[in-house]
Amino acid sequence: MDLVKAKKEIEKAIIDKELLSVVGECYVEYQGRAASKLGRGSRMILVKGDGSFAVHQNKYLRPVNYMMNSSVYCKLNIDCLELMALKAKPKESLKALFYSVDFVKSFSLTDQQDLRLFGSELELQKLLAQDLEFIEKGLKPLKREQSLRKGVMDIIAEDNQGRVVCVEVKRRKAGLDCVSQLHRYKEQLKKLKNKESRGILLAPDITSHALELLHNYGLEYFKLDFQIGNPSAKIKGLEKKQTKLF
Amino acid sequence: MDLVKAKKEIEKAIIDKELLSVVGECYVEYQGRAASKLGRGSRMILVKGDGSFAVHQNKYLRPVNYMMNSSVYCKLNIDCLELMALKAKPKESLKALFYSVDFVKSFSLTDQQDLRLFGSELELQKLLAQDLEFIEKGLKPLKREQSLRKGVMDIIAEDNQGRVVCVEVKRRKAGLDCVSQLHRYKEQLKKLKNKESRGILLAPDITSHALELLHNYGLEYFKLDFQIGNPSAKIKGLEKKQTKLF
DNA sequence: GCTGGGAGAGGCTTA
DNA sequence: TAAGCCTTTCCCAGC
Repeated sequence: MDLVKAKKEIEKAIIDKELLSVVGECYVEYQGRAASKLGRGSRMILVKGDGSFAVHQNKYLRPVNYMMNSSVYCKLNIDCLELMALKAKPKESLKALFYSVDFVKSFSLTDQQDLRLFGSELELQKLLAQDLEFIEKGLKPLKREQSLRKGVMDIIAEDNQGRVVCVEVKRRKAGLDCVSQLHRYKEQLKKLKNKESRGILLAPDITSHALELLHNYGLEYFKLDFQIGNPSAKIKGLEKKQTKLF
Repeated sequence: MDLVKAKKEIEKAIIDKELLSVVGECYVEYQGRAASKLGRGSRMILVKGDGSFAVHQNKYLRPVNYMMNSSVYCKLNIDCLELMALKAKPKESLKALFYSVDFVKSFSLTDQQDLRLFGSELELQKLLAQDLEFIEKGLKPLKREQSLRKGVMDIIAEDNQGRVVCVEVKRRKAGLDCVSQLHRYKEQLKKLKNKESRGILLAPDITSHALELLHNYGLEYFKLDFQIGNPSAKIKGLEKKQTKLF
């Protein structure tokens, strides 16, 4: 395909912010937070209306090279067509040099729809906050998703001895990071309210190291058995697996 | 475009393991680790030779729906063409129902090349490990990427007073999570070696809250200003921004 | 080869 | 804009 003609089609697509697909033999170079080179080969480049730029090989879900929120330019060199994505902060550039173009086409994709995802963590939180007695008798929710100086807590509650309790909900197996997160929350809460606090982690599972760390921090873990339903998650049961250290 | 003809082209592409691009009005449904629905709209679906299946809207880098390593099937229904990706373990299904197909094309992308990446975190580590004196006089590397019971530390070193030091390198702005991570490492090291330990965070930047937490934990932060060179990364300078508490 | 586990990057959301 | 954090993740190490 003629490179001059390809350039025209590409530029029109960029101006109209259409989905652009370019297939051909190209060499790709990236400079920015890292640097990379991709030798010549046949690939598809997808450019989207919001400036997403992706180089796709015929394998893997993810593009081999990419840039988001970029400004895209097209330039004709002596022996190749240069398709380039630039970003200012941080300074990054992704250049594709096409030595031959097999295919260019742009699509006007009218699509108002957003994905509706079910069984998310937010849904779980809402369900749980409705009835914390599930976890422990006398546990009363104070505020859901209370915003503190650092981070956002899932649920804040009060137990029947008047202690303040932060509850962190995870929909997947909890790792070390989750325990550290809960620990930070608990410490904040302790300072803020100036009294003893507890931290409860609710998750379908936990890694062994995470459980050990949780012990050391004096936190509590409850196994939360839920089912991903449609349109809303359903909490199946709660199992007290490990209580506070001593 | 005729749905029957589209089906033929799609099936040929799947058998030949070519890169397949289908554009049209479709409804998408996912069931698996989570569940989602995407109402009717105009999108591009990319199917790759390795079974990667991606639904792209004209925005964002990542597909709105996807599945990797799937088996792809195509079926003609009464009013639509069904393009489906299935996986057995874990059991997942992604269905796209095309009510109209604007475009179908498959590409035979011959591409032997792999990406050559420079300036990765590993290279940074190697450079740093070669010369830790950069950070502080008398700092000697012991082991790089020492595998501990929990997590992997970037660099372990010894300072001129014989204290063991763990150095954590980050390529982007460090947040609360990085500080918690380093704190865990430091505590492990302390237990393991049974002596005083230090923790040093090297990153191009740090959030204010993270810096505060770092203080509380008695950790140290150094601003690392690195330049991505080619073919190897070069450390431009190191700025002692904040030292240990006191 | 499978799986457990840690680390990380894109994109969302709130302040 | 900045910061935190969630995820249909990804990769490595160990079995």
